[in-house]
Amino acid sequence: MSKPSIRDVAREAGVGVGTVSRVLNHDLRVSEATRNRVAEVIRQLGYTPDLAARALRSRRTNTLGVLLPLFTRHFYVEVLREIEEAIAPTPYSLTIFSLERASDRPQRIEHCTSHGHVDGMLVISLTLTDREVARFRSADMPIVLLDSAYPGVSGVELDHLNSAYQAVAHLASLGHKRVALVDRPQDAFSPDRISDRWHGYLKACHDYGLDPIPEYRLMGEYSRASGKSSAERLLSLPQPPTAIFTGSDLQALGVLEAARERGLTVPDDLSVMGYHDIQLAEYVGLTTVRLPTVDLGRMAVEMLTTLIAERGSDPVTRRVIGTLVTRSTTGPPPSLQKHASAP
Amino acid sequence: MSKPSIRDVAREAGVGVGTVSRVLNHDLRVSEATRNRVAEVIRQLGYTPDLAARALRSRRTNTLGVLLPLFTRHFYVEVLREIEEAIAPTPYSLTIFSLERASDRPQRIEHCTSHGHVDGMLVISLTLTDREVARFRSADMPIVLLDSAYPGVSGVELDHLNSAYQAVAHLASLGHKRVALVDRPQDAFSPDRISDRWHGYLKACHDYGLDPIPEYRLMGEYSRASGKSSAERLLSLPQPPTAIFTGSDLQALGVLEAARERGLTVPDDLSVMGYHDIQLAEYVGLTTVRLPTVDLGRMAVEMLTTLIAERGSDPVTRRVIGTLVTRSTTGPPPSLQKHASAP
DNA sequence: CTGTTAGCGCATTCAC
DNA sequence: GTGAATGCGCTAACAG
Repeated sequence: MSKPSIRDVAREAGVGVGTVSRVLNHDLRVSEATRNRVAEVIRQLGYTPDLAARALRSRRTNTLGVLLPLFTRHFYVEVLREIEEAIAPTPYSLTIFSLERASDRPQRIEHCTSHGHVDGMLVISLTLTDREVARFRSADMPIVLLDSAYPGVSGVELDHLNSAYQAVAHLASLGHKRVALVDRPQDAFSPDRISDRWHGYLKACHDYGLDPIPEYRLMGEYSRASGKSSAERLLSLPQPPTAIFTGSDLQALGVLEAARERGLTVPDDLSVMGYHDIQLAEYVGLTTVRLPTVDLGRMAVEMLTTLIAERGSDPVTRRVIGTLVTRSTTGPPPSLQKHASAP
Repeated sequence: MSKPSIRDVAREAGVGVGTVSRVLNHDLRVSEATRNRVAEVIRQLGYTPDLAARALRSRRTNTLGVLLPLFTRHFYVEVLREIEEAIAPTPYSLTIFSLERASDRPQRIEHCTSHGHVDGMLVISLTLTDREVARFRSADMPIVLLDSAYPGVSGVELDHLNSAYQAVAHLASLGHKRVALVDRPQDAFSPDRISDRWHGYLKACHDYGLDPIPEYRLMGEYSRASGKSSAERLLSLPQPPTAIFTGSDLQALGVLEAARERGLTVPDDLSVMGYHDIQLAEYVGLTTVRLPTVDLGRMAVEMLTTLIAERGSDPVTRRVIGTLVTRSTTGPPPSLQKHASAP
């Protein structure tokens, strides 16, 4: 026999389909007796409501989407994990839309906004265009931004400026005067992170009286290899930096590698700081800035579910900031170490 | 105005809904002229087909599911990444069902097999019960197993026995006689991985003439902390092992930590091997067994999509094996090093 | 080639 | 409290 429908259940239980539907949806206006009878038949037949039909009728899929660039990046995976965890206790499922190539971004957006897929979308680290926001709006799909912002749209922002500021401030307070910044170039997905970190760097330089030397600012992708080659360039400078702050832990690992190969001791000869605090960072003992993925995930899911429940509600914006995690790759610059070791 | 339906498009274009549907589904039996006209109207109205309605009618959701235990584990995340990559070029979306607690396993299985969710399911590292397989069957949902097996069900198996064998064989050929095995205890999700590795260990011991000493077999969860404490126990033995092979890279990292704290040099005083080859392993220079997540993901997605396309097709089972990745944490045991260094 | 029609399985009126 | 009827938006079968 084929998959039983609500009608089969109704017939078998000697009731109308409406009643079965009410039992299914925990409608209280059903007598105890019939409720039990129906439930029993449901169990016996192994009946499961057809989600597609239900979605068509009720206009809700009980699925949340998450749209993210580059599934490949560590940080996104960790955010994803938090989201999954936050969703677990809810009745929602999670559907993933990954944007690997910038070229198919329009199609993917179109696709994921098609009605009947998800009830709402978590958008991670994507700077949305007006057109895209309009698209979500016309699809009547609530969205919550993670690590980005758009006027009038709910989201959890990451304060990259002040997070980066903390990093540079930490290095400056240790006594460093020559601090380099290695980040990635802007890409189509999220152009403003980079400039935020840059401004945080500048602000800290200003506050602590450091000279932001142009040669100390390098760009490369978020990878160990790229971090390594950037570090090699920096360390070959006539006046090499005494500390290197990178926009990602991965790059910082590359910097550590370069230092090791040059026979430099970290942090005595060179201080190194990463960004994100991916799991690797702890293992390596990397001083870094921890981005609160847990808060990001939890808050965003909560915001999205209430947004779905209360359609009209006003957009809310929350803001979270990274925290300094001091481990063993930062210390005072060589010039100050004699003083430091004399109590 | 509300979201346009296929009827609006039909009216606007002066055709019947059937024609619009044909254009949408790339049915060739439509004249060039009408096709263009309809396409134009679709564009103008910003029409998007309602996926829920389509799913209800066509009985296909164009979504694949992946069911996995413990999203938290590195290895699963990496497999997930490969799956996402393999799915990207297909018209399928990906929905994730994570099984964090064994207790809600029945509900989750019931939930994810409800019709209208996904067209098929990738089941990772779960040893399914008869009941569960029956459930998938009665839901008429094709499944492909990754890293597990069930008679008559398609899947990509991981040959843990021979993978572990390679690890121990590697250590034995280096000259080690005292090789310990640290794995995790069996859990409800996938009881047989552990015994497979154990048998691979035993087989290698037998082939290479090692004594499988009971004290050399320890269990703990897949974490650095657990690996560390296991190593401490082993190294405190009157006759400590000269090599430790762990069932996960994470545990191996813990072993390295323990060794470091004891002032042991790796690999001179102690050889360490991991399992899985997660990204961390490469960074640390850990010798390990690489499990082919790429193949696992690609094969499984391919198998599932063909299974969906050709319903009746016979179950296929493929088998992949780990490969030895020799890095810098393994070497000859202390007793042989004098000979080794003399050419 | 194209228009019309009949449900897919369910939630939701509206009567009773 | 409960049953019967209506249609969500779409595809597929049929008629032209």
